[in-house]
Amino acid sequence: MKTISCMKIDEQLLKSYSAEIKTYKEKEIIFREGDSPFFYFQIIEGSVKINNYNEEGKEFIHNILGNGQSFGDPMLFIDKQYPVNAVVLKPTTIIRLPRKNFINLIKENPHVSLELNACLSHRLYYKTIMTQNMASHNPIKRITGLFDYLKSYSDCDDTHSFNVKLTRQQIADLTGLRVETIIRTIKKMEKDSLVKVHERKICY
DNA sequence: GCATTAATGATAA
DNA sequence: TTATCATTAATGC
Repeated sequence: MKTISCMKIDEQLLKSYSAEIKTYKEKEIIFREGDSPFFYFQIIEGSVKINNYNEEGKEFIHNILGNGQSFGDPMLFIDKQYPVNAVVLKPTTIIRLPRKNFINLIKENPHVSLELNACLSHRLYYKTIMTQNMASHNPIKRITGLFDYLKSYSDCDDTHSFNVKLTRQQIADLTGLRVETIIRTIKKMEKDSLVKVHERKICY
């Protein structure tokens, strides 16, 4: 089933509400845990990860966003600080819109509001499925759960045609597993033809 | 060369 | 069975 999926907000429309373009270098932090949310962010080109660290200092990645995707938007509707960080993974261009302008844009453009609802619902839906998979102690379930989730963002439905553009370390940080476990489990999955691997690139 | 990523083995929990 | 630690190979700048 193809949904309306996460349509980005039109750049010209954002600009007409005085959005600004910002560029970030690799490893720059867009916002930190505890910051107050002042902007709607949308990626024009690049890649951003949403993460935090547990008591032992181990990283957990909540999500990795790519071109056209927004992030941090749920915080704009409620009076809370960010519970996570947003870190740039590679040189990235972002368009950002101040909170008040964003609220006005939503109010004055109902179709955008609807699309945003669809987008947030989509993410919530897959988050739920992810949580279920994460509760499993079976690493294959965790990994396939993650891949299904990532695949839902892309527009391809065919098996083994979705290229997972993540390092094994990133997969580990997204699933809460160790990188060695990812490597060994991916090999197992390749044997069971759950994934295909060409030159270390994983296709699901 | 150096840094990052991937792979593998041994051992502990 | 997975986590942890050590080591080595492969890759990219």
